[in-house]
Amino acid sequence: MPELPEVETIRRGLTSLVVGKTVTYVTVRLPRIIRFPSVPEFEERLVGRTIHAIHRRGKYLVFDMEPFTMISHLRMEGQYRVADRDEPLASHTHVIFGMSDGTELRYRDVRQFGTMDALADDEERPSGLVNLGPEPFDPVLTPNVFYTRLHSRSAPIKSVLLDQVCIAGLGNIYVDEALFLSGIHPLTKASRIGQGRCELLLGAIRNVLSRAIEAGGSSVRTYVNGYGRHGGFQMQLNVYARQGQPCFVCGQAIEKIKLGGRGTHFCPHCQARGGRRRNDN
DNA sequence: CATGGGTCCTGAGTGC
DNA sequence: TGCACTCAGGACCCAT
Repeated sequence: MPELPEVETIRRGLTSLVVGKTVTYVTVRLPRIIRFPSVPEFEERLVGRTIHAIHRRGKYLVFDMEPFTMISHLRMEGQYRVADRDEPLASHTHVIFGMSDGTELRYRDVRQFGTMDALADDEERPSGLVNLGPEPFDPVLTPNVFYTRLHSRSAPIKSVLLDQVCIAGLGNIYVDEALFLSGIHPLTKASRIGQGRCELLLGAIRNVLSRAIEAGGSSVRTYVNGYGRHGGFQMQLNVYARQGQPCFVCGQAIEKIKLGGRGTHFCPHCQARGGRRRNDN
């Protein structure tokens, strides 16, 4: 489940691996991956283009292939790998970009949830990208701005943080981790969180994301970066997938509940409902 | 408009 | 051993 740290790690790897290379052919083996335009037009638009840069916005990879932009979302299990043309295809390889140097950029996605769009400058971005909230590290996202964004929402804080319109890039793992670090129960209504705790929460989000990027992301299920390597941050997770195991801070068993259809992990002591701080005893 | 539930998909895991 | 079933979840769609 690539979230911001995983997508950023992939972006950095792919930047070294394919920026400056020119696409000589595109093969789409699973049409459903391509959202816009049609598959033939997608292929036609990108052949002959050079990958000038790869950016990230939220969990989207944005390939600058002037005069087109290729926008790729990995969803649950999308992976990019660079391989020599004559290497056998891994299973579930759905899109192949042939490169001028004899290599291929290959997109693999067991769950088939990922999407790609090839857009001209004047074409509308996918709605998910247009409506994306601020980047977690953007300086315009001050504690006060963050507080205002949360204060208008009555849903549980976990659901609001997963909403990419509120803040971009967070997924199930890092939301649970950030809420643990800030001592907030995931069911707490977003509007009930005061300014001080919002500032704490924003700090926790930035802290966990930056440490995860430094560790190359978390490999909880199937995530690998552009070099096929696993991340290391799963070793530092405090609550995610640790249900039944003792909290590293207080020793109580981590609980798992279902919230909005998502597995939600928290420490019932450090994240007590009603806002007790994690260091209170 | 905000919210919550269903949907897509396949492989791993579980229980009988 | 085999089979049916459940689970994993990001973004989108839709009903309320």
